[in-house]
Amino acid sequence: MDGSQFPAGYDPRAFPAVAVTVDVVALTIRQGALQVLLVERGEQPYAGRWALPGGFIRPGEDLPEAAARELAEETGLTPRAHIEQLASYGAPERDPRMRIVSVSYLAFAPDLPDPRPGTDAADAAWHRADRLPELAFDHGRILGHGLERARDKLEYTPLATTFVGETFTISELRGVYEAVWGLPLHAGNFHRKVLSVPGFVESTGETTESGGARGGPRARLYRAGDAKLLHPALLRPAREEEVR
Amino acid sequence: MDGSQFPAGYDPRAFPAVAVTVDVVALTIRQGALQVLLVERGEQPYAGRWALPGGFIRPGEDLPEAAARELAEETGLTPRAHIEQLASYGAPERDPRMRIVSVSYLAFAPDLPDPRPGTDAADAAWHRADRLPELAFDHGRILGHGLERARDKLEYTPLATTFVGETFTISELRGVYEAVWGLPLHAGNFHRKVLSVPGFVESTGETTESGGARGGPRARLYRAGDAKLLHPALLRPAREEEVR
DNA sequence: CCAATAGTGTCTTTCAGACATTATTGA
DNA sequence: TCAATAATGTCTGAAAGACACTATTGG
Repeated sequence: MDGSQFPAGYDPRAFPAVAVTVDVVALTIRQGALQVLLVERGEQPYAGRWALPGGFIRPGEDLPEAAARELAEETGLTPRAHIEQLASYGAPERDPRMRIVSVSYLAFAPDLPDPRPGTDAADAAWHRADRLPELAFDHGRILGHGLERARDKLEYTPLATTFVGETFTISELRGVYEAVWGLPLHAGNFHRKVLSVPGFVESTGETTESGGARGGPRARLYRAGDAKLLHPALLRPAREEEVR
Repeated sequence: MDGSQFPAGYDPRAFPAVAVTVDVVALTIRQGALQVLLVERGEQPYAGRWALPGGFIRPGEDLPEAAARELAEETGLTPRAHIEQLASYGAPERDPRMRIVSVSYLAFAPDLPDPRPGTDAADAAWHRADRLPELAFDHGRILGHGLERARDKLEYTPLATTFVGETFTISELRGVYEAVWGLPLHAGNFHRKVLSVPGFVESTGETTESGGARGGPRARLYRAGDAKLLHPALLRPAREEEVR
């Protein structure tokens, strides 16, 4: 009820301060692999360990705004980056210094430039999602949730198109699915499937300048369509282990 | 990065206090309809308006713990209530008194008793989800997200079984889907479909004591199976409006 | 020419949805 | 006897997945 009435002894203004941070799981595709933006901590605790980019919310700043700002501070730009809320974490001991509640965000963007470390970090770099170092705080868990969410959203939203350029080939789009899911997909079936989903992609009428690096015909170019949901969805093969 | 280093002027301990609350969207099914637990505010702002149950997190208390406590304080019990995090809301002006970030939770439970208002609320009651009053703060939006999430989760998880008793008939289960989705479903197809999903329900071998109120054979009784995900999912009819 | 890739066609299986049918109960 | 409901059967169409095939390019 948002502090309608403060039960005796629970006026928040009398509490030890709670701080709120946003932490961003920023994903991109580089060299055909899914990569995550991490910053190296310069101070204690966890000095020298990698962590998610993030920081405290500022007065007057909404949560998504704070997430976009933190991302911009680390990467230099927030071009057509899609950003959405992930989850919040507030275990009392998750930060040894004080009570901190973190609201995490998920960001996707096409092939981003190398990050320039913000003023507060020792270093910043992209890391392959399949070869991650151990992270500070509970950031490993947060990152895990972010990857899971991204994999799910590829199934029923056109999210994959935010990982590619303005125009793209069906093969490039397939490369996104393969990188995020970590699975090889059947080229022919994928192709037919994508074109059959209304509003997923629309043809530009153009083709690539030349064929593939190792031969093959020129591919047609597409741009993202106007669909907000994929119908029918592109389901990845059922993972029996996750069902029970 | 969780306050690794505090950029000049941004030490959170120097900030005007931020308070963190949890707000709970508690759902149950009563009289065949989906209902939401609301409390009537006793104080300003929004005195007399209905709001979601919730309150400030306490020192040493994790977020889900706080949500369970708030729910228990309003309903008297948290029996087999399923509880999961929904989203967080932190717009600077969402509470006129101070900066409050709210972490919302979604709770489902079978036919719960009438709530007894907590010490801090004027009243507490179940409200039909299809006839809601205007709510305090941004709680209308939070509640909307909660309902949306519940409708989605019925599709691919066995969540519906948390709305019924230990054992139940297929018709009762269908009643849950119809109440949450607000749609009539085809009895025969639903029946066959539910039994075809591995691990969704398992037979008890028993039947109801008597037939339906208006006649009909005795129905077989089932209990929840061990599936965590429904495969294949029970998709509700595609809503074209939501696709674009 | 050969290997690689783009794009299409075909077949099988699975599943959703419409509908019919049988059996069992209460009123 | 009649109406309502449980449970099952049948049919059609959509879609996924396996696989084959053609066409076009680079080397």
